[in-house]
Formats: sequence, C-alpha cells, structure tokens
Amino acid sequence: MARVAGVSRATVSYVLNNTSAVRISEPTRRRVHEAAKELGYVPHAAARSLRAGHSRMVLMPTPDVQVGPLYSRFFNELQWALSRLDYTVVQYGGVGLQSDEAVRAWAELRPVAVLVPGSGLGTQGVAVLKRSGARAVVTLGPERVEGAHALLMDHHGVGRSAGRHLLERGRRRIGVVVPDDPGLGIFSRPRLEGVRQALEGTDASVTELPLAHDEESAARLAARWRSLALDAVFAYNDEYAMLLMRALQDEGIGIPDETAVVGADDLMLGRLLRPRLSTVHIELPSARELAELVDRAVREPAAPPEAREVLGATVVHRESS
Amino acid sequence: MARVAGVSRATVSYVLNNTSAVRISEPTRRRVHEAAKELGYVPHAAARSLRAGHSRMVLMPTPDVQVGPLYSRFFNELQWALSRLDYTVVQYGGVGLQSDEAVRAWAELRPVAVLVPGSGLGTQGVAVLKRSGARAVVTLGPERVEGAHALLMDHHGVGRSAGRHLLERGRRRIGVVVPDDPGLGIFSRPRLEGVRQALEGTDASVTELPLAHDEESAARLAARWRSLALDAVFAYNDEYAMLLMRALQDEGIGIPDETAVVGADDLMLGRLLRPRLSTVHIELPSARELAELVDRAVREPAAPPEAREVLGATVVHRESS
DNA sequence: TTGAAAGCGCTACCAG
DNA sequence: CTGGTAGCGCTTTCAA
Repeated sequence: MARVAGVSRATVSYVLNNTSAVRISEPTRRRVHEAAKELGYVPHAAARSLRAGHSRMVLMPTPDVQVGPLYSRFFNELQWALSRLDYTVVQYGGVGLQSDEAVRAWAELRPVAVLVPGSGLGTQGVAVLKRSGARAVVTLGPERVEGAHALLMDHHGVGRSAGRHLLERGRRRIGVVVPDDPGLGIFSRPRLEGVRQALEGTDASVTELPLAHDEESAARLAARWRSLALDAVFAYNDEYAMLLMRALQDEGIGIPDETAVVGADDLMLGRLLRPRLSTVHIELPSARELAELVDRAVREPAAPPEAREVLGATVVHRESS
Repeated sequence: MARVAGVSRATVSYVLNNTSAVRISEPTRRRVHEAAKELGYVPHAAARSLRAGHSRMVLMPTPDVQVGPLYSRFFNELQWALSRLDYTVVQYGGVGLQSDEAVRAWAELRPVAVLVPGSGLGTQGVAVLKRSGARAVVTLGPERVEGAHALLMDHHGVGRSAGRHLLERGRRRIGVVVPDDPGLGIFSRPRLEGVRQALEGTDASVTELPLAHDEESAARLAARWRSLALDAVFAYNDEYAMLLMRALQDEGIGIPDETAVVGADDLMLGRLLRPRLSTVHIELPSARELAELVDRAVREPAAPPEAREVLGATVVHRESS
C-alpha cells in the first residue's frame, strides 16, 4: 500500500484518517487515495484497536430464548441509535456457553460497552468485563447487578395490570398461562406473581395453567376448562392468548361472557381476532435514550451506575374481557 | 500476568493454549492458571488474530428489513451449527450504510467468512472481501454473484406453488397482495411473478393488490373487493393473509366460497384462523448443511463456488382455499 | 511536509 | 522444559 503510493506507512495513515494535526499536500493525498482504491485496501480493525487500546464496539450477546417481534424491533432501533453515535454494534452468538465462559468470550473482544439481556450475568461477570476494558456494562433484565448499569425490566407490572383489569371487570377465578418453554421462565414467573399481587387481599384466586405452544396442548387445556371453573385467563402474551382463545372457542366456551381473555404485547394480531383481544401494552425503553445512556457511561466510566425501571405496562381494553 | 505467575509471556501463552508442541511442567501450569484466575486475565482476541493472520469469525450482516420468525429461527440454528464447528458468529449491524461502505466496514473486521443475506452485494463487494482475507463469501439471496458461493432463495417458486394450487381449485381471477413496505420488494416481486408464471397459457388473470400492514389499508381494500371481482387471493404471507382475511370477513365476504385465500410461511397462526389458512410451506436450507458448506469453503478457498437452490415450496391445503 | 521507529498483546521460532 | 525475541498492521511521537 505505502509502496504503491510511493509514501511511508505513516503518511497513508494520516491521509486515510484525515488527521488534522498534520497537513499533507493535495497531490500526496490523491496518490494515497488512488492507491487505496486500486488495491481495495481496507484498514485492519484489530490492528487499529490494538494500537489505540480501545474500540468503539458495543457488544450485545444474542438472547438464548426465541424473542418476539417487539424485541427485534427494539434491537434494530437501538442499533441504529448507537451507530448514529458512531458505535459499532455487534451481536455475538455465544450459544450454549456456560455463563462463565460466555463472559470470557465477550471480554476477549474488548468491547467498549456490553449490553446484556436476561439475567445470566453475575457480579463476577461484570468485574471480568470491566477489567477487560469495558467502560460500560448495562443489563437489561429483572434485577440490578453490582457495578453495572441496569435497565430494569420488571414483568411483575405486566401481571399486575392484567390482574387489576380482570378484577375491575368483575372476574374472580383467574387462570394464568405459564408457557412450558423453560427459557420463558424469566418472563412468565414474574407475570404470574404480578397477577397474584394484584389479587392480594381480595376474594379472587389464581390458577396456574401450564401450556405448550402447540394446538394439542391448548386443546387438552380447553377440554378440561369447565372443570376448572375459571371466569378469566391471563394468557402470558398475545400469541398464547390466540392459541388458547381458539381452543376455547372450538369447545364452545363464550368469550368474554363465560371466560375473559387478556394477552400481552399488543401485537397486531390481537386486533384481528374476534372478539378483539384485550392486551397489556408493553412500553420498551426508547432506543435513543438507551443509546445515550451507553454513551454517557462510556465517557464517564467512573460515574455511579444508573438503574432505571423501563417497562411500562398499560391495559388496552378491547372485546375479550 | 507473566510477572505475577513468575514466568515469561511465552510460557503463559503455551499454558493457556495447551500448546502440544511444548511440554510445560505441572507446577508451572498451575501457577499460570492461578494467576490467570486471580487477575481475571482474558486473552486479547484482536492481538491474537493479528498475530495469527486469520480469525474464526463468521460475519453475518443484519438484514435491513424486518424479518419474520422463520428467519430468526434459521439464524439461531445456523449460529449453533457454526459454533459446533468452532466458528464464532457475529451479527454486524451496518444499518444505513451504502452497500459500498458497508462492505468495507465488514472487511475491516477480517472475518474468515461472510454470509450476506439479500441482494446488496455486487461482484466488486465480493472482491473486496476476498482481498481482505475472507476465505468464503456466501450470498443468501435471489441471484448468483461472481466469485461467491450462493444459496439461491428464489421466491418465484413460492408464487408458482400458490398460483398452481389456486388454478387447481378452479379459481380464475386471482389477486396477489404486494406489501407496501419497499424492503419486502425482493420477496414480493418474485412471488408475484411466480403466480404470473403459473397462470401463463391459461385463461386466468392476475391483479396486483398493494397493501400496507395495518387495518385501515386492509379495510379499504376489502371495501372495494366485490368491484374487483376476484375469486382468489395469494396474500404474500400468513400475516398479510390474516390481516386481509379478517377485513374480508368483516365485509361479509365468504371464504373460501366467494374468495379463496392462500398465505405463505406456514406459521402457527394460520392453523388458528377460521377457516384454517391454506399456505405455502417454505423449506429453508438446513442450518447444518450451510454450516458445512461454509466450513468446506474456508478449508478449500480455491474450489469453485457452489450455487444451490435451497428454497422448497409446498402448498399446505387447509380450509381457506 | 514527510519518514523512521516504537509499541499495542500475542504466538512461533530458536537458543539456552 | 523455559525464556528471549521478532513481527502481525496500525497510529503516533519525534526528528529530519
């Protein structure tokens, strides 16, 4: 590269980085640019960050559970917001690693910030990441972790909203769908607990309803529905709600007269069901705000970690409840 | 690190990499491991790959359109299959970059292989990636690109299957939904064209139906449905099919008697609609096979690029057609 | 205005 | 069996 342009490696670096501290003559600049184009020269990110001692890489491990469209959209927006701030977002697939080795694998990449969804990260993990040079560690999950910023996504509120709504609608025997998928436990357990909280001190009762995401499982549940004597169900989310609602209707159970159904996530499909599905609308944190939080944390790594509750839960009352 | 363990940097390297060419005494190994644990030492991936001259990173740029659950699952499986082969999968968010600079940004990371979804990559791009050291470039899209392996995902077959099926069911005036979302054009145009191909030489006709993914747009289309005098519609995919089917039913249009509806993707939700949605089941390439293709290509970079048609399309006939 | 050279963290070769 | 050392590609300081 330097040879082809007939200049030194240093000069190449100056030209390609537009280093303002040094002035390079126009003809030289042109020669360098031409040589770069001709050779298809692309700088080596690893060498650069090795020399610089830091990178602008924000690492976001892929969540190990299958996430819904809500989260995908959030992630896309976040990526966009961070690239506006000149960060490079990398999603890293540490599938099947133990949390301990996963953290080490992340640390090997020396990201400037790490955004960890879920609850797998411990105090240890944060320490490893920080020592490896991460200036910001942000968890997106149910609880704070020592030393890390936290975007608290507490799903109790989702369950509480649903529970309160059903109470207000005069329901007293309330079923709560708990997906069989163990990966969804971090969401489903707090949602269930939230319904319990909403019903505390009332004469209403909660019944757990395990359910797999397939028709047979739903049909089995629907078949014994009347024996359960429930007058309402919070179906975990809109997709499970659709599944269960269909099975109930196939059994001739009237919705909402006999049983009220409430979903969560406020997906488009809820509006397309008949009766239209009542749901808990979940407000995720604004991607721009999160990006700015990351940026602040990177610039001011000594600042005390912020912890913010970011999950808004509002009931959207439609026809199924 | 080396200081704390009281050995040289080389010895540390030997121990942590289990280098078989050299034998290190057990006490030394222990000392090194202990020091590593104590310091939370994690090797520097950039330095390592700089030294080695290559990495095991497989780069997969995030597709810029919102992709469905089908694709997300495929990507997860692929990630898993590749990590079984000891590759590290990194999803890179080059949102909003021109394809030219996007390719350069990918090349900066010096991945050993690049999997590019969509159709943004040109011959130029492949050349840049190869010159930067990528031993395999694989496109997942509608057409071959010179120098790259190709997993051809030709959506014409999806439209053809739907078209043939509707013909067989005796339909002659066939509408085809074309989503307004311009990003979906690479899928929707070939699907439309496929329907046209299936109908060639018959007395059946095709009508394009632009549609946005919201209720108002669907309602507007449904309101003028009878004036279109269609007896069938291929609704692009299951989600658009659900949207349109609901609007048609709200208009009192009988499905399938008056109008047959066919979706695509074979999502769970199709089975939950009434009538149950006929759909085109799409078979994606096996993640394991793709991972093996990548691995072969990496080991044998001189081999001529493979190009394989990988999109299976089969009609699943249910009740809506 | 340009060039020479040091050094980021790591591994592979060679000498002890 | 272990340590010294060169050099991967880059940026930056210092000297010319």
